[in-house]
Amino acid sequence: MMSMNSKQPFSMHPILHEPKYTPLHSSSEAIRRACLPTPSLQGNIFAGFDETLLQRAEALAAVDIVAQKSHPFKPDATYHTMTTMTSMTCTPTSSSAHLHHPSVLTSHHHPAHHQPAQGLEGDLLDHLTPGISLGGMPGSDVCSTASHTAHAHMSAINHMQHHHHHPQSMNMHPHGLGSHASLGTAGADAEPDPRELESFAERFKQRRIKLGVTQADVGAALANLKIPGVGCLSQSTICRFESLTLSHNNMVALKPILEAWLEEAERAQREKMTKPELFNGGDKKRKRTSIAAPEKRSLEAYFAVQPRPSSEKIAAIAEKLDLKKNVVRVWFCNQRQKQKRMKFSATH
DNA sequence: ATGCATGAGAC
DNA sequence: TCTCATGCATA
Repeated sequence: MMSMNSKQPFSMHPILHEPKYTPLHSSSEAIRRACLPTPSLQGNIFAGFDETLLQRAEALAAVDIVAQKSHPFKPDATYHTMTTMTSMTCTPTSSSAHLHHPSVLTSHHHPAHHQPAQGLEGDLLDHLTPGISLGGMPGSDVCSTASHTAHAHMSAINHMQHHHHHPQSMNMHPHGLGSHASLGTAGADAEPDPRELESFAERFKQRRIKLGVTQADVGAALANLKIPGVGCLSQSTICRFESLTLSHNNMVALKPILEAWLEEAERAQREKMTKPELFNGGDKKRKRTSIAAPEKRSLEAYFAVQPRPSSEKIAAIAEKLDLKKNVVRVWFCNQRQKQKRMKFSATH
């Protein structure tokens, strides 16, 4: 059992909630896939296959480029520096610590706009929204990427049973982590109400700020809660939670945890908390690959035509764009995730 | 606040 | 190999 893998400061033991929502995934995936491949249509497109497709997409991308004014900046360097030496902290890499729970994906349908090349322009333009809003709030805290470096990622979130079904709904088993109320209405969590989540996220942020704590601090502090199966989370995740840019399942799973932290934090503050936390400087070096705008546009063009290219197509695309195949593959994965992301506001 | 990446688990 | 939850690095 406890091999020497787990060297976490916190005693987080493997979660108990074993994923067993099986049928869900399979069915949802099956459905999704079933809807996707329009044999006739795609077969047609891919008849000419890669070349036709790629050329088409590229051509569109090119047009797009012309139509677009250049960006003020955009360092396009595709560096890659992987230092696979994540030393201590919270056993990030490979370990029994991870427990992402599968969470049933809430496949909120997504017609998958796999249109033939005709509808491309529209889709493309649609995808072209840079939408970057940097405006940070100087002064307060906001994104302070300082402090803490110790993160253990794992999550074991207990899920909820949000049963808001869609045409192809799938549900999941609430089956919590051991000591968890089961059955339909758990008092603490499990609320299919998206509005509740929304308001909670908002209040959470407000109260967090009021406490003078950064998102990063919250993430790191979660480990102190010593909730079984719950370690720390990153600033990214906290941020995404607050901005509702996580999947519904993820939001629901995280809510009780963050709620617990919030109460604890406010309680601590009330009693004049004075616990100096120790942070250890960390040494990490992962470099992020940066895909240049032109390449990105091409990828978007390809994506519009086929969101799920085969390995071969990915390879072809990678070669044409002079990117590593894996980079392209991951890009598509992330694109799909984004497209699917649950923006409650959008649907509710 | 987000883009690209990793990894576990389902398929 | 894909999805999903997360994270690091960065704009």
